[in-house]
Amino acid sequence: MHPDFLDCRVATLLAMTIRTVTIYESLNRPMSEKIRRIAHLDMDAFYASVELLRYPQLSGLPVVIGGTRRAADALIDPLQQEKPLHRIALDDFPRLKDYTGRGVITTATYAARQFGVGSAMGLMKAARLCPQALLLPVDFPQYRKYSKAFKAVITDIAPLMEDRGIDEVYIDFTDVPGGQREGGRVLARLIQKTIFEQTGLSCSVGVAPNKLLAKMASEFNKPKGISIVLEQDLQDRIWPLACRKINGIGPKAEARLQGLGIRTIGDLAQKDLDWLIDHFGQKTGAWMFDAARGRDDRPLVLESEPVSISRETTFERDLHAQRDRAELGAIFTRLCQQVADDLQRKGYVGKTIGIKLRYADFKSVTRDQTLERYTADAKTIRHSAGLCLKRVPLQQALRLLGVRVGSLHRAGPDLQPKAPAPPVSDAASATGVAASSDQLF
DNA sequence: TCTGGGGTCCTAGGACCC
DNA sequence: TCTGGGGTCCTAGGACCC
Repeated sequence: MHPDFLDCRVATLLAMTIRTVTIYESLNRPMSEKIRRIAHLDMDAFYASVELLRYPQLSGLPVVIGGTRRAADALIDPLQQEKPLHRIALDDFPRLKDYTGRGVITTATYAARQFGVGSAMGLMKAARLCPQALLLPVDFPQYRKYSKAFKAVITDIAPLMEDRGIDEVYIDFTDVPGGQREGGRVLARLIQKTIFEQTGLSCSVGVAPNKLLAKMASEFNKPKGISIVLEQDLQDRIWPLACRKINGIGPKAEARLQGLGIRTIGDLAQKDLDWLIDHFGQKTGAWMFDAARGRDDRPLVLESEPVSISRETTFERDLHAQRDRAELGAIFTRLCQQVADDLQRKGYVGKTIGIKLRYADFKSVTRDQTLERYTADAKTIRHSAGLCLKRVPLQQALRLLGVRVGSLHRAGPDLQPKAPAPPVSDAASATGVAASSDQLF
């Protein structure tokens, strides 16, 4: 008998034994010994993958998805002329070099990334780096459809899911059958496989004792990866990572940390609590201290209500408050109408009306105003937003205008005017009428 | 040829009330 | 009259995330 063959048999036997022991242990582990297992699932190149299902002929090519609706509409034309989508010839797809406008890249395929283009880069800049790249407009309704589909697959298997946006979720594996086996790998594999069967899309999963670590773990093996992180993996697998890998540490915090000589999570873990609080404040300092040690006891948020609803738009060219008054006014009214429509469609009313504008130099300001009554009415929003606009300097040219409604409340048949203890303002008492009628009813 | 759009949460100061 | 909390709401800006 060939020795390699023997090795192979021994190895198989050993693997089977280990597996049997693992299964035996998980079957016989009492409920109280269950370990908290939280998964983070992240779709692989979500938008691009959805587009490739539609246009398989683009597979392997440099493709960029992005641009503003307006500018992209002009380019989508060639895509509508023909027969089945998968038969559209490559020459009929719009090219990045033909784009003019202020859009940014939302997603780029790996082939496109080779040229140095990537998310958030301006399309005009990207066009210089990779003019031949194909450009597809962003199609949110389509992505939302796929988003719903993959989330439905998950909740069918594991009901405790936290929605983290269009392509990400957290899942509580702790009490789901298979959720404890191999640290969660068995369940992760089942979910991955079922999502692929049902949608044709792939995803990566990280399973860990909490959300913080699960989020980092899901990035370890992209694409189509599964990573299992246990408490004891902290020093080997988490500490070598850059602090920026912690969800919540962005570019600013990273720069400050680097200024203090802290690059990795391990560096961060060397600092004591008082030092971190001195430098970053009570709350952030204490949070960083825990995060560096892999501690995170946040529960999954299974349902939530929106806090605000807004619409904003960047103009194709900068506009002046006086010179482009008519155009700005029309855009402003349209934004208010859109926000009102969104509120009504989703069944909310709001009390705080706000505007946002961004000047040509990219500096932004906001103004808001809280009304005495909840509203979802376009005219009311337009009036209040108009008052906000008057409180803002308008000498400089504008590049963006936005309208926001906050302090939301679910719209019901009779809770509409549920203003909390309408304050009797000086103006109201001076006129007398408003105050007395409020008291009468 | 710079730099989208839709969100959440935190901070910090001031008003106002107890 | 002076002094001092705490709590809540409102507003503006900013960091961060998807």
